[in-house]
Amino acid sequence: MRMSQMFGRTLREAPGDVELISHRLMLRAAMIRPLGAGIFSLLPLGWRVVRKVEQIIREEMDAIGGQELLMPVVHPADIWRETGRYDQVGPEMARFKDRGDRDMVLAMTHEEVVTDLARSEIDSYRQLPRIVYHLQTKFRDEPRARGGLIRVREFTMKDSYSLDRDEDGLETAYRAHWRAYDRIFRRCGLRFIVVGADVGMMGGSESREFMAFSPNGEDTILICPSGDYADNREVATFRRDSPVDEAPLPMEEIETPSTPTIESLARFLDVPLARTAKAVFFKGDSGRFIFAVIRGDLDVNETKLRQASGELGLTPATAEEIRAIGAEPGYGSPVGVRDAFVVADESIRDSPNLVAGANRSGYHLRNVNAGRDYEVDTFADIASAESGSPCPVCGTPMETERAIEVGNIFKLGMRYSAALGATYLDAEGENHPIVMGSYGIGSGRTAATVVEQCHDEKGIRWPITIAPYEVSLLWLGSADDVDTVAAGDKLYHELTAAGIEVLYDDRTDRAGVKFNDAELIGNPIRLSVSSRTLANGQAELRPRGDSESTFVPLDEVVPTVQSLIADLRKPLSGEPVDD
RNA sequence: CGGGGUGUGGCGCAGUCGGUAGCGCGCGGCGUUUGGGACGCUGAGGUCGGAGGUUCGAGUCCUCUCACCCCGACCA
Repeated sequence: MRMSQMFGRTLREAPGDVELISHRLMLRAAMIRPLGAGIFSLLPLGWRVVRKVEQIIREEMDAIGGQELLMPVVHPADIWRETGRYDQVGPEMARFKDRGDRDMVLAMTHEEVVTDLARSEIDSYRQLPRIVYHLQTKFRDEPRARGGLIRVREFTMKDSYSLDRDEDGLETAYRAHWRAYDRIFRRCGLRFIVVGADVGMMGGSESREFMAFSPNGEDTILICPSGDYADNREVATFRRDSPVDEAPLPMEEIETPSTPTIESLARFLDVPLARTAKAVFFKGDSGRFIFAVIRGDLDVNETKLRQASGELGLTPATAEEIRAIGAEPGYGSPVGVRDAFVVADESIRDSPNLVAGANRSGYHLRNVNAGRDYEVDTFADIASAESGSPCPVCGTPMETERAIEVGNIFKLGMRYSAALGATYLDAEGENHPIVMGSYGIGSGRTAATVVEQCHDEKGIRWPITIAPYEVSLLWLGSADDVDTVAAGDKLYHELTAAGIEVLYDDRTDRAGVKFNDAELIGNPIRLSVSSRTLANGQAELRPRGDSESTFVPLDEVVPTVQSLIADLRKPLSGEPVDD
């Protein structure tokens, strides 16, 4: 590609309010342009990157027996009504009516459609297992789009679906996807970890997330330094303290003026946080009041609380709602409250004689014991693991890392096949729902995440596997210097003829402009020719990010570049590499 | 949806007390320059996000509204 002909130009400055590095760099490098909030066009350079990511995905999906197909973006609402999600899913699903006044939706995922296909195409166990996938547009009207391609409303996702006879088959497909995803993200040059995660709206029995490390990540993961545990914070557990062995003492009310927080209370009474009980109040989507109780040194994890309470969503309760059940903000405890669903963390069961609120401003209760002084509707693990929490496997203090979720794998089971009647006949002639799995990768997000991990102060440093071009070729000097321009053109043709992808900066700009753009765009190899290099019959070769150049005789440029490309590709083959 | 912020030429910004819009980059032309974002001359380009209001007069003040960005509850 000749840069003089390229559509889209680089920007010296990004819009001032752009925060994320991948957003800035992709904007500046002429890869993406915004159309609306969370809606982007991909310019030719960015589209090449995304297509390469998608090609890697295709190769790895095909390698595990995936068959590519294409399902529609616009769905009749009826198919979503059949699984109940038409009403379950909130405003993040775009809905509209067609000219016949029929309800339609924009696809935010494709479980319904693939299951509909399965029920019409599959009748017999002989037709199982199958894996199908597609790369298709999804629209999710996110409450808040942010960060360029990291979190958008319209995006392309590779989603695949496994169809199996039974749980064993699902396990095999799930493992195959796990391995394929490992290879995909390694080939893209990402540093990532696989963690356990919440199953969320998909509903299923098991889920893993592929998390790429990034300080700008929206997720927090807990990692045991000894390597035997890693989970998303939303589900992470930790080794609990042993139960306190102490006989229950009589409960007594004490005056504790101006102690609305656990810290102020512990300081006032000079007791450890772990000897207090903390109350956290939520209103569930079902309308119930959810009263969470946890030891004062721990924090409530909302995802876990949602699971434990069976609510689809939780919002913090207002002061009026808290008083309505007989509690007092800042001095709350479950003692004497009404019309609330009380969820207590395991730490409460294991800790007798805690200090808890008296539901009266300025007062607390000493020696409060769950079960004796108040009823608990359910005990559960609702505690949030934090940096330093002991690993649930080995007890080593865990570390936290921020990460971006680039892929996930789900065991769906029979939820969709049962709802839509996608069944098969087994060898005995009996009907069974197909056992399904669902697996997703955001291709644009993956590309942007690579930028988050691979950049320097000059610009992007693409791994060669997904760089827009393998080589940036520039001639330096004056356009009047016909020898230099001719040498550039000749190299461009030779490299291209050898099957090498070249972005040729044939513009009449000065050297500084060309160097800066080459570094911004971030192709892994830079080749330049000028009257100086030509005087020795050479071209200058410089891998992106290196501070040293090598000079290569003109007739050796093609083989030299070919071998360098091969070297750069080696660690990105998809096989595990030692760090 | 709650909180915060910003809307002025393609991009980045300035615009004081309300007085009829400016700077840098970029873009066109001419000339000089040519290995780390050149320089001179010259030119094009703006209903100041939109609507309403106050005023002799509004980019500036008021009301409403829209868009975008950032922080929180959701997800590839």
